[in-house]
Amino acid sequence: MCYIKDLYKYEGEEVTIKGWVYNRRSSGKIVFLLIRDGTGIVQVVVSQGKVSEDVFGLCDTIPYESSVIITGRAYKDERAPGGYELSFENIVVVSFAEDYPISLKEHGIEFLMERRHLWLRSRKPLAVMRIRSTCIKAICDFFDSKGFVRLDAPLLTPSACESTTTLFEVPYFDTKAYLSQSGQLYMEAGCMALGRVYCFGPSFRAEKSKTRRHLTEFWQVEPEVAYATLEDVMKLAEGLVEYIVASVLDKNSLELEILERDTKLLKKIKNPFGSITYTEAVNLVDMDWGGDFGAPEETKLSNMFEKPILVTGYPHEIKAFYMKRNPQDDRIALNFDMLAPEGYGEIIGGGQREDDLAKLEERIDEYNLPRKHYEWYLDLRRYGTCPHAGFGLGLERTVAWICGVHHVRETIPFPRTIDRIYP
RNA sequence: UCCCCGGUGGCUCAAUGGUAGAGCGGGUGGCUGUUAACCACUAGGUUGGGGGUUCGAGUCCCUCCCGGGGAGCCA
Repeated sequence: MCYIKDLYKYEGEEVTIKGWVYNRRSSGKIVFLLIRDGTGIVQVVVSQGKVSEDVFGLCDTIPYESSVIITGRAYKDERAPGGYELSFENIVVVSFAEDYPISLKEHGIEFLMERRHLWLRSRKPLAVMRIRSTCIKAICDFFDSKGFVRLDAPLLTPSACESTTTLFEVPYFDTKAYLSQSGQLYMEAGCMALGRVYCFGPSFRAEKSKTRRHLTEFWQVEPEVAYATLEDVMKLAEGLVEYIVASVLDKNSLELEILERDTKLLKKIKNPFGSITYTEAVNLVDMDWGGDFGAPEETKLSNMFEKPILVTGYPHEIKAFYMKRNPQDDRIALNFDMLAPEGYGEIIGGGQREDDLAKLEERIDEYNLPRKHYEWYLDLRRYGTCPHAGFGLGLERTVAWICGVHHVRETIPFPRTIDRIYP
């Protein structure tokens, strides 16, 4: 048993691969079987005369995606896609597939999404999923190397973290619970216990968004650091993104090639990224001070820079209640967003948290939030409060940018959107 | 929720208001090195549902359903 990605180690030897029929071509007395096994695709050459008529006929007609165990001799050949191929010795058909609906030709997105469970087997989704996996590992390695403790937040929560209108409600015995839209408040508790913590998992938002940047279930990583300022976590965010991109460039060159990603642009992603204030950004895109950037403005901003750009100091009205305000200018928050280049837009949002009990109580009232649900959170200001800051990075948006795919739905195995919860 | 676009064989798409077609996929046959192989033949359709205009509707009108793109909101 050998994986296709390791074939080069077995040149001249007889090997057995277990996989599926990806494609097949024949030309009279020779059949080419393309077999995939999850690690790669290899071409198997079956010559008439070397095998029985029955076996030759079987190879010539076996349906796509049938599961097969093939034995053959590995050798190098310039003509083979991938550089190595197998000269056929034996085949065991584990299962004959029915007519496979997904061809190598074009399909519409609806057709593919309806068959996401099968579409995952295709070249492009495979490449994206491998890169997603690399990103996840890079994120964990990065925080681990910095001495962070992974402290996962609950997914069932008693109340809103941010706005109450975007929560999925679920029955919880005799009461109601909500699916978490962010682990941040819990990370604030965590950093007061462990100093530097992060959580990594799914978040849920019942936003009725229909855009290429939105999913109702998405993954985010949320670090939170005690005694950190806005500047500290901005540096942390830059380091994280630089590390993720470098990891993908290092481990996934083949996948980036399959995706036809221009790696020259990714190779430029080095610290420092650079930052501008909200006010400067507003002037750059020619809009009025006070509002949040719409998608067109965000895309415009994101296209102005080769590297991700950090935008700081938004008006506090358009940010969450827990954001600390700038002591020099009460109108603006001590926050930042990181916008990815090439039009991909916001991948990170974060900032310094309000650490003063009285001010936080005031904000909770201002935002009309139910005080009793936040008593535990206010405790963090009663018992040893200190400056602290953190951020959240959206995994799917980051993967979409790195892969150069247009829509975030292609960067998660089974996307959940406003009008799709199947398969 | 709002705006725009679309729904035709299994798939991707054609078709001035006038005989519903092509490529791919399926089937059959051919071809000893194919690269989304190619060539020939062949099967396959209540044009999303309902209503209307018309001698005649895939095409025009109304309505509903479904999908796509975008907005708002956000990671």
